[in-house]
Formats: sequence, structure tokens, C-alpha cells
Amino acid sequence: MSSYFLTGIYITMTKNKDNILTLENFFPYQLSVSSNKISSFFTDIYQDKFALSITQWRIMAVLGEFPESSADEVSNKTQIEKSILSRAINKLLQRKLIQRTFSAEDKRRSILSLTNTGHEVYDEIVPLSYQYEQTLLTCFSEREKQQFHSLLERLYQHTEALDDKSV
Amino acid sequence: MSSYFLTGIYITMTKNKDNILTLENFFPYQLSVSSNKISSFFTDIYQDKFALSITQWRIMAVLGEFPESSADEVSNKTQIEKSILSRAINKLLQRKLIQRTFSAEDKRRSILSLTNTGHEVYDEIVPLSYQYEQTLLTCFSEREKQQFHSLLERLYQHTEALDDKSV
DNA sequence: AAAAAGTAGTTGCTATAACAACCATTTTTA
DNA sequence: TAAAAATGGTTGTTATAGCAACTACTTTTT
Repeated sequence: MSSYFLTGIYITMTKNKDNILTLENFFPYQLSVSSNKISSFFTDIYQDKFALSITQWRIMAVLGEFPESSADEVSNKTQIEKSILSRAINKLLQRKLIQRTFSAEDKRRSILSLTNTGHEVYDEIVPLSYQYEQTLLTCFSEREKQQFHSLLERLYQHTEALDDKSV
Repeated sequence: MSSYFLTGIYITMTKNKDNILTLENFFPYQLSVSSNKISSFFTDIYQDKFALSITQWRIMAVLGEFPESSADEVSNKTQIEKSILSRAINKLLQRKLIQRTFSAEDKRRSILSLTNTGHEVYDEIVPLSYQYEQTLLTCFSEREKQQFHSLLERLYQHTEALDDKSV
């Protein structure tokens, strides 16, 4: 960390020497650690209270918002890879939290929805999730929440664009 | 999504009804998806060019910055769980990218450093990482970069505190 | 209308994450 | 100073992520 003396105070350069990487200031690292920590926070809640993995909950969340979605649509909305999705769907079917039929027009296409039980669980989880989200965001003002949200959104779009180029 | 007509334009409320969760606007979800995408972006680079996992690279990064660290110190700095760390360290030892001795004062404590080869690899990866970090950030103006950095830093600190409370 | 290409979903396999149990050593405490 | 607790690190086990190969069906091409 280079710093120099100027008009009575030390000015510390945030940018490090090029030949050393300061992990804790490297933004992809910070993002990853923060995100993992928050994810495991929610994982614990969903797991302890409802015996659901984050993946399973996300599927239910999509079906709560968009009933009658196919597995493929859920995959596009959640970025969950289709094999992971397939297995998670099977578990939710076994527990009768969701139900499945197949489309008459296209026999490959599944039609997924929450069951009544699934809806009950969903209705319990939703307010709880919002509540914990707010708890997490206490470190931001309303304005900062908006800002962070919009910056994150942009970054996400940008990374998607990068993907397309490299594939 | 509730919206109402006012002075000739539709005003759409960003906050949804409390009984439905809009996944794509749920902050922990956005964070997780963005973070995973960026992580896999770097995973691909480290994997393709150096046959290193992110975990392995992070260990090397810490040892580049703090030579002679113990496994435990690396674990504290990187948030990598000790069993994962132990196995990753073994792989790095096998590839002779790092070397290990044990402390004379405390025979349990390992002393880890990059080997010469490890340093060569490190010196190649560091500028590359900075370069890709910049590429990712091209979607932001200078001002936005500052904002993003400071918000993320705050969140990062905040999530650290989260751990302490729950444990 | 048959062959080829594409799509929706499943299954098999490998690597890694996460947790707990464990060993060896050191520190605490009674 | 012996027993108990704590610490640094390893190993075993289970669950999940991610990729590729596969089946079944549909669409496109020729």
C-alpha cells in the first residue's frame, strides 16, 4: 500500500502496486465473499425452517410469480442449470410442494405449479424473506439501496454480454 | 406489479405486493447471480490458463501478499473452510507451486510460501486479474466505480459482522 | 416425407463444498 | 502437574454443482 505525505496528512493510494494483488480490495473477491455469506445466511433459514435448499426455494419463488412455467422457463429465469433443476424439481414433486403435467401441444414441455401445500409454504417464506432482506440492507440508506441495486443490475447485464462473446 | 395513471404517464411501483416475491428484484438473489457469473468468469480464466481453481489461486494470492502464513491464517483471510483449504494446499504442494515447513515453536502450525515457480505463476496472474477486473468495470463511469466500490466495501464489512452474531 | 438439426428434460460422472469426527500438539485450569 | 479445553490441521462422508451424453419429441431442411 503506497502512501505519501502531503500538506500534513497521509494520502493513501487505494490502488496497489501492480505486482501484488490485495485480495480484500479486489472487487470480484469482495463480491464473492459477501454473496456467499449472504447466501449461506438464507440457506440456513430455508433449511432450518422449511427443509428447502436455496435452489428449491428459487424454483418455488418463480412458480409463485409465474404459475404454469416449464422447467426450461424456470431455468432461464433463475440461471439454474437444467440438470440441477431436474433433480430439484423431483424432490419438490416427492414432497408434493409442486405438481407437474406435460403440455398437449409439445409433449416434452413440462407445466409446473405450486400445490396447495406449496402455496402455504410459499406464503410463509415470502414475508420472512423480505424481512431478512431488509435486515441485511440496514447498512444502506434508501438511496444507496437503489444505487447498489442499479449498479449490480448493470454489472450483471455486462457480464452476460461478456459471456456471449466468449462462447 | 401495481401501477397507476398520473399526469399522462404510468408510474410503476418498484416495490411489489408483500405476498409475492419477485426474484429478479430480490437483492440477495441478484447479488448471488451476479457474483456467480463473475466468479465463473475468473474460474474459466484461471483454469484454462493455469489449471488453478479459484480456491487455489486465492491461497496463492494470500501467500504472495503475506509469505510465511499458516493454513489457519490463510483460512481467516480468505474465508476458505479449513478442510477445503487442506486439500487445496496439498494440490499446490504436489504441483510445487507452494512449499511448507512447520513451526519449531508450535509443531502444529504450518508455514507456507510460494516457491520460485509459484512466484512466476503469481507474477503472471496478478496483472491479468487487474486487467480483467478493469474489463468488467468498463460498464461503469469513474464516479460509478467509486460508488460501487464503496457500497460493496460497506456490504462486505456488514456481512462480516453478520457471522459474529449468528455464531 | 425422410434426414438432419434443434429442443426439453433426464441420467451418469467428476469435482468441490460443507460438516463432523478425528489426531497431535499446546494452553488453560484446578 | 495431571486433566480438560482449545487449537491447527487432516480425513471421511454426504450433498450439490456442472458438464456431457443420452432419450424423446419437434422443427427445419432438402
